[in-house]
Amino acid sequence: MAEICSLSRIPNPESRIPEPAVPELPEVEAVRRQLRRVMEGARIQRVETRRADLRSPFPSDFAARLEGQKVKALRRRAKYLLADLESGDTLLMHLGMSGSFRVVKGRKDAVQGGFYFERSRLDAHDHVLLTMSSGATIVFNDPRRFGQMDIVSAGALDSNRALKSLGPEPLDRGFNAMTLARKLKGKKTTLKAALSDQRVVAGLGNIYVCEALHRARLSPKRRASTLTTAAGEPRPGADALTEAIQDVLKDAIANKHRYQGNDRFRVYDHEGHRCPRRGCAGTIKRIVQAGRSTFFCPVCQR
DNA sequence: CCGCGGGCCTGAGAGC
DNA sequence: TGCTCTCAGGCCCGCG
Repeated sequence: MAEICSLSRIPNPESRIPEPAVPELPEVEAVRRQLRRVMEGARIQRVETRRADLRSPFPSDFAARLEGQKVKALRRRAKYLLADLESGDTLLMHLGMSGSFRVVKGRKDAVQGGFYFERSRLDAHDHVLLTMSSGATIVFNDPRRFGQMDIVSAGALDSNRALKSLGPEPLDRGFNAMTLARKLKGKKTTLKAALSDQRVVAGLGNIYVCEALHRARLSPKRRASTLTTAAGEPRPGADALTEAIQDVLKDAIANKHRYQGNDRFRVYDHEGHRCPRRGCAGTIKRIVQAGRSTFFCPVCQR
């Protein structure tokens, strides 16, 4: 029957492996790499929204502007996926907290010559269906509905509310200690809050902020501006943080295809565990900053 | 302009 | 077993 493969969930044959955490940059990038195979170069044949909104309402002409369009490229910016269409429009997608895609390969209908799709396999949280010219249907599922889908007109990408204030892409060439230092300059908040701010660095969330700070041996409670001079030049620690951010993200992307179990993170959700740093005898502590959990080692993170 | 806190949302897990 | 409660965090908005 119809074949299903999940694009953001790690294959889960035993159905007791914990769900992967909230999608941040590496997870979104992994989704992009899978999804581009079915989207790039293909035409969107039919669009169905099964409710009127996710976090915000779908545009009233959502289906009309997508149907018949060929997808030129599927890009990522921060935690957003951007499907560039031939019309010049861009389909903007965000996974929110619980969003995921899966691809259901349609079965050839011998009688009518088209493809059919088994609707019995849909569940209550399958909100958007994109049937491609190949016959594959891309299903967007999002129980919490913190996700987003929108269409941005040609030329309006730079001025789009969601995109315009995003900070630098940490994995872009050109992202370095100077870039980071300039963004942290004068910030009175903590490093945790600053790195969680998409205007400072794009794509980090609660998990990878904790991981990067641990790797850089920097305390999440430290004032962000202490990594820069008054002029915005990097100070000691800025280099380590830059490298830690990039390493944490690259490692996560590289390991996405593999089952990682509970060792995926070194400090996130590891309260009470021994600090994984060699030679450190500390214990991972959990505190709350800006209403969110922070996990860190008070001994080696300063 | 900046930073903080509250709100949205549902499923998982704890506790009774 | 089943109910109720709390927690999780993406982004946004309003307040001071």
